[in-house]
Amino acid sequence: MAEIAQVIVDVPTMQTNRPYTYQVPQEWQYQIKIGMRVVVPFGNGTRKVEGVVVGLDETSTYDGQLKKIDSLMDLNPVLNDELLQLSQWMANQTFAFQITCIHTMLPAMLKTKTQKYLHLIDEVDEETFLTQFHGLDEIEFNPEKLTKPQLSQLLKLKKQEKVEVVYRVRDRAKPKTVLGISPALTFEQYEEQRSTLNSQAKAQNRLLSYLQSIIGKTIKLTEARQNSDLSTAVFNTGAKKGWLIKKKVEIYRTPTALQDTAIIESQLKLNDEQQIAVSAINQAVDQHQDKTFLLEGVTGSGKTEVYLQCIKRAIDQGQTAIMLVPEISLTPQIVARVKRRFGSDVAVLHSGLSNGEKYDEWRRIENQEAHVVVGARSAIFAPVTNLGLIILDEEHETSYKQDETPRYHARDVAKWRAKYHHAPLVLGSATPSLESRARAEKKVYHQLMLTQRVNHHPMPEVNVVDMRQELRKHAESNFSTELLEALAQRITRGEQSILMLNRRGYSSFIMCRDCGFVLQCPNCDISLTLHMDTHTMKCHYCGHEEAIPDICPNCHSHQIRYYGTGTQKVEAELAEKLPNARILRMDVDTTRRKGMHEKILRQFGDHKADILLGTQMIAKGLDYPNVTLVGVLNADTGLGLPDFRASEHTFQLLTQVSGRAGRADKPGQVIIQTYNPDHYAIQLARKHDFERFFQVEMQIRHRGKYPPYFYTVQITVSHEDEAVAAKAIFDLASFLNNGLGSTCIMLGPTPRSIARMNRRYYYQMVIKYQHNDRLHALLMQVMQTSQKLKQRGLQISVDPEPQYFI
DNA sequence: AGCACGCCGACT
DNA sequence: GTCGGCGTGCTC
Repeated sequence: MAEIAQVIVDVPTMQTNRPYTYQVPQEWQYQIKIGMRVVVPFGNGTRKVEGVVVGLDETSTYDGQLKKIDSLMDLNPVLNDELLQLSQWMANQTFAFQITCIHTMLPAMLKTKTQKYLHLIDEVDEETFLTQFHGLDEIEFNPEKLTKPQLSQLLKLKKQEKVEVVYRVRDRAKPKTVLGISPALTFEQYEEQRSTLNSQAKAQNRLLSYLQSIIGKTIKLTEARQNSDLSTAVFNTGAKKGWLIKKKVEIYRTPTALQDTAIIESQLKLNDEQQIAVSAINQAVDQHQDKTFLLEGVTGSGKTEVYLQCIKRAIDQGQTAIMLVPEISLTPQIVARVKRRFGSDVAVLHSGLSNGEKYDEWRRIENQEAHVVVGARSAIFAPVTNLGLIILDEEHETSYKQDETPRYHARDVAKWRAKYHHAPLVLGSATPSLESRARAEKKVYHQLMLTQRVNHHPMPEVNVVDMRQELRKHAESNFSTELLEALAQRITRGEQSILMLNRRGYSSFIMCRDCGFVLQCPNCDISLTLHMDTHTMKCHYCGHEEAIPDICPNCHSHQIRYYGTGTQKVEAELAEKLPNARILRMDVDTTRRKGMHEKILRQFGDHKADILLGTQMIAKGLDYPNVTLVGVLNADTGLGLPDFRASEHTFQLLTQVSGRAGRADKPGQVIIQTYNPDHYAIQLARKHDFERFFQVEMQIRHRGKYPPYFYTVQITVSHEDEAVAAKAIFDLASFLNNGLGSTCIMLGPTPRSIARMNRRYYYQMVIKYQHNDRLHALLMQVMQTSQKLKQRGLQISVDPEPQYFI
């Protein structure tokens, strides 16, 4: 029995980021459990908010009048003890509110909406009743939507106590139901009914037999119709006669594409290196060790098979496993492969699912109907119990870090959960992050190497083309002679090619060739991007849209043109240079619609096109045996960025895209076009030499005092008034400087490279440190004080280990 | 966040 | 005088 509950309320502020004590009403004292959502009154008025129970007691230490919990929202807890502890750790780690962390851990469907209503409790004049209340005694109360006079009139009524404000916390989590039937009589009663039947009523007779066979069960109507071969009409008659009861049956919204679960594929044979890896991981699974493995394997070395066999080991021992995959490579191929291995024991969580489908997959995990979870970043919060293994594929991917609050890194959460469950964690990649690779060097992680490609195919030959030379040879073009010839050759041979353009959109910006004017966003300090599909100029940051100018707004010249290259422009040039090539284009524009991504890939897989042209999204996880050529049109984009990870990202991208060539019995070729042919990231990617790249890059990081030698934290401040933002960040810098002493290195403060966004000015600073016991507390203090400043329109955010520094 | 309280300008 | 503007502070 629990009379007192500790509740974290859904009010995301620093001051309310702690449990509040509530009295549990008599009727709930036995039902209430830690981890349930509740509705509680909060504040002076009659306001009601959602809360999560984080503790239960018999007595309270709070000396004040306790309020009562309004109602319970769940029959069973939505968070177990582990996940509650995790939310607390995460809040502390990422400088976020615990309630925000809790909400990111739960499916969106469990996020409630509070709605205010105005309820009439006294007579009002006829006109108000009709115009404001539309003749009803209750209306939704949304002050935003009302005009000033309307609002003041309603507030006046409230003061006169003629209306009251009612709060409703609405839960959207509704399991989907279908119609089901359930027998209403006993076996003997059905026999009795049978005797009253006309001998002509064959269908009804069969219905009686069928009902007798399912006594005590509830069957979905669709299923019952199939099993009995009777029509809905017959069941309706049965219902009328009182033979059966119609009921709602809860079902899961299983995405249709994933329903094929029939074939269970057997395990593949492992080579020696794979065997060593599997044995090492399995041993840790068997012994419940929270070891972290770094599985470093070149593309095509069979990492996935290692994952699957280790997952099987955990499952066979009655445990569960989570496998994280970057969203972009969560392709139907990967999902199908896991499904073929584990059948319906797999739950898949990815962004393609609707909220309802995600909620249902989540419930299948919660109900322990699925023991293997495959998904993108947030799948790390899957409510599995008895976790035996966590896999993080492509562990270097930046998408594992959430770029909004809570700014957690799935890798860190995985480590936490692995430790909690005494389960091993496997980080897999062909090009590990320097952080992880350095830890393997220091024996913090266990390094496992896969150097052989499964089918002994050689790594593709990589040619680097110097575009500066090309530019001198012929007119400006996106294609070098070498690449064009190679493409033409594949077409005659009936082979396929992949072309990657390292950027998005049609072309980056519009510029006047006479005066140099560049069309910019009125809200942000950024040039507008030309979108040929909508024939507009768009801002990629705030979404601002305007018409394409045909005369320069500055000098009225007609020489205003687009600059730069986009996939559409490349596609046009390619069509001109290789008129008989069939080209498929894949970028944000062609894949915006749901399912288009898969459709394009399927078309390419069916050899409906010779060339797949796309942006970064084609670099990952695609595996087509007929692709023998991969071209990178512009390898440099990104190298020039003022970000210490620029080389790392370029190396990773080039390695990854190279891996797409020549996986089958045909040797592959890669052509990289660049203006920086001698850059070490490009040269070492050409040689497939990650280890050397690691050594070189580590020296640079050491010299520059960057991760993994130093930890980093970024602090960003923004305000509508540039001077206010600037003053705030300099105040902050001196505050931190005083508190930290000389063990930290401070970069900045500086304006952010896109200094203005959505009419706000941004300033940032980065702190680099190795050990500092005061920094965390100081930053917490910053978050506390930022609360007050927030009311003056100032926003402060703290981002531990930021992924991008620009 | 959202609500109440509280202290200043411009209206019935 | 009062209504209503928004700055400040608190929520078990």
